[in-house]
Amino acid sequence: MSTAGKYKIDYRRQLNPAQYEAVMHGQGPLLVIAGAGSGKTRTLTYRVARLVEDGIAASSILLLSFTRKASREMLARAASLLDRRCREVGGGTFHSFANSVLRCWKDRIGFAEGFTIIDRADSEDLIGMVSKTHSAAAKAKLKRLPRKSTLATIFSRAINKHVDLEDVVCREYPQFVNLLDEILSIHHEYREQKRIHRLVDYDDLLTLLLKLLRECPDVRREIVTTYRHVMVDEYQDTNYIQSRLITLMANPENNIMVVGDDAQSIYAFRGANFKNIISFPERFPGTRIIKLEENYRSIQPILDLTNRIIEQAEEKFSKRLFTRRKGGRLPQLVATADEHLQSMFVASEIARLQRRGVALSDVAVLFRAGFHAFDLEMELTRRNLPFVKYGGFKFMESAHIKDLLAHLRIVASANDRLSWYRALNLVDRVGPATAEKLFRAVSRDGIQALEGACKKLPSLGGLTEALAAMQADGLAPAKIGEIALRHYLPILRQRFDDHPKRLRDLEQLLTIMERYDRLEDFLDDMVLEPPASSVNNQLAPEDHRGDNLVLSTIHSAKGLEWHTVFIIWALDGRFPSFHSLDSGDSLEEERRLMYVAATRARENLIITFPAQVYDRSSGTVLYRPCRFLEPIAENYLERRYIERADQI
DNA sequence: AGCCCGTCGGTTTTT
DNA sequence: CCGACGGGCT
Repeated sequence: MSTAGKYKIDYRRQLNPAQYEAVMHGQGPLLVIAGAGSGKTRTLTYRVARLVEDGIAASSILLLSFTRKASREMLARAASLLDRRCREVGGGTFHSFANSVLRCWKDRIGFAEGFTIIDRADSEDLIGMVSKTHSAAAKAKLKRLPRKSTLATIFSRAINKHVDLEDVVCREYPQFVNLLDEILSIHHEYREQKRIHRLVDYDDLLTLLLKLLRECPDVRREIVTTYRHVMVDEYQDTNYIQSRLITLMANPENNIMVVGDDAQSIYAFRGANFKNIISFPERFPGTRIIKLEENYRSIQPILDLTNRIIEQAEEKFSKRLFTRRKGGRLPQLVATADEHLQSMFVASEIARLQRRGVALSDVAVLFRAGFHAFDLEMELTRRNLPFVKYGGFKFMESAHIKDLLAHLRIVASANDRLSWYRALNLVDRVGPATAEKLFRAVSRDGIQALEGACKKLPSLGGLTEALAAMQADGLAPAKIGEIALRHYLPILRQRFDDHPKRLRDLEQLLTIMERYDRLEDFLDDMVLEPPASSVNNQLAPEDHRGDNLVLSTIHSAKGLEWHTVFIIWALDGRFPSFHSLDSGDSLEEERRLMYVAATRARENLIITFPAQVYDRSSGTVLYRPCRFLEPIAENYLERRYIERADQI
C-alpha cells in the first residue's frame, strides 16, 4: 500500500518501516532510539514535512536541536522535500529558544528593562571580581580560594545536575570543603551582581524559563497552545532542567517526540544524563518507542568494530546496529614512533586519498581535544592541504575579540558593568580602581560623566569620542563596529605582537555584523552560537564551503559523517584522557566518545597514536593504545607500526 | 594606583 | 608550556 495518494511525498517508499512508523505517528509521546547512521535526521525531516502536509501550521511546530545550524539544515531539507512552509517551523537550541521566550516575557521574570546574556568567560570575570572581596577571609585560613574557572564550574554543575552547591563541593571538590562558607557567599554575591546588572548566564536562561513556566500558568498556557508539536533531537544530551522544560511544555495531547541514542551521550560533563532517555516513557505514560537499528552509513567491517567498542560498555545499550553495506577494508590501528610521524602519516594518507579522487571535504580528522591537532595543522599547512577546524579554540574568549565586543555592549546596554570595566581598563593610566570610579560616575550621570573626567585624564578622550560617535541614532551595527575598531586599533597594535593576525579576526567579525539589523541580535548570537570554525587559527570567513579537509573535536563532529575518518591520539592517557580514569562514569563516557568518533566513517576508518610519549603532568611514558581498542582482535582491527618516515 | 616581573599551578569536551 | 595571580617597585 502506498501513501502516494493522500500525500505529495511517498513516505512508504522513501523510508524504512521503522522510520515510516515514526514519521506517521499521530498524537501522543514518541521516543525514537536512533542508532548511529540510522537516518535520524531523515526521520525528523520527513516528520516535519508530514505534519505540514497534514495541515498542521508550521509555526506550531517546535524543533529543538543541538545547534541552530543543525535545525536550520533540517528545515531546509524539509522545505526542499515539500515546500517553503517548512521553514516557518520554530527551531533552535534550548538556550536560544529560552532567550526568545524570556525576551518576550521579560517583565514577568523581573527584567522589565531587558537583560544581557553573558558567556562563560564573562561569568568567570564577574566571579573573579566578587571573589576578590573574599580572598582575605580565605587567607585567614591559610588557604587560597579556588580559581574563578573552578568556581564557575562548581556553580554550573550544581544547577545542571540539580543538586546543592554543598554536595558538589563535598563530592567533587573535597579539597575545598573548608572554604565552603566562602564559596557559598561568593555564589550568593555572584547571583546578586547578576541581578543588579541584569546579566543572565547560560544556566540562567534555562532556569529562568523553567521558573517562568512554573510560576506563570498563563504564560505556560500560551506557549503550550502555540507549540502543538515539540520535537527534541539529541535527547541523550539533555540535562535535568531541559527534561523538566520539556515536561512543562507538553500540551494536553503530549505531542512530544524525542530522538536520541543512549550510546552516544557525550555531554555528562555539562550535566547531561543519558538516563533521561530511558526514563522518558515513565514520565510520559503511553509513550510509543521506535528503534532505528539499520545503519545506512558504514560498511560492515566498521560497524563490526564499533559494535565491539560499545559492547564492552558497563551499561548495556538497548539496540544493536546492522548494515547491508558489505565488504570494504578493515579499520586500521596505526602506531607511529612519535607525534610528528603521526602527522606525516595522516597528511600523506590524505594526499593519497585526494589523488584517488576523494574530495578533501569528505575526509575528517577527529581528536579528543583541540590542542591534539596542533602538530598536524603545521604539517598540513606545510603541504598546502587546506583545512577548516571545528571546536577547540574559542574566538569569543580571545582578548582582542572580547575587547571589541565590550565597546559594542556598552552601546547596547549602558550599564553593563563588565564591559565598561573591560573597555576602561584598556585606557592608559586606568586600572581597576579608576575604572570602578568612572563606572560609578557613568551609572549616575550617564556618559557625559566621561567628558568631565577627560580633563584630569586626557587619555580617556579617545574612548569618550568613540562611544559618542557609536551612539548616534540609526547607525547600522556594522557601522558601529567600524567606529569601535578605529578606536581600538592603536590599543591592539600596542598590546599584541601578533596584531596583524588579530586584526584580520576583527575584520571578519565586522563582516559577520553586516548580516544584522539590530546590534542586540548580533551580541546575543555571539554568546548563544559563537562562530565555531577556524582557518589557520583565524576566524573562518563566512563562506568556506570550498573543498577543505575537516579537523574537528569529536564533540563538534556529532551527527556528521565522512568517507574517510582519521582518529588521532588514540593513546591511553590522552584518549581516554587520564583525567577521566578515576571515575567509572567518566571512563564510560570516553568509551562512548570513541564510539561516536568511529561511527562517523562510511568507508575508511584509520585510528592512529604515537607509540611513545612522555607525559609531563603524570611523569610517565604513555605507550599503550586506547584501552577500548587494545583488546579487539586482529580480524576486526588491522595493526601497523610505523617507525621511520620512509615506511609511510 | 598602575605596571611589571616572578612564581606557582594545572591541564578536555560546549551552550 | 602558558596563563593567572600576587607582590613589590615606580
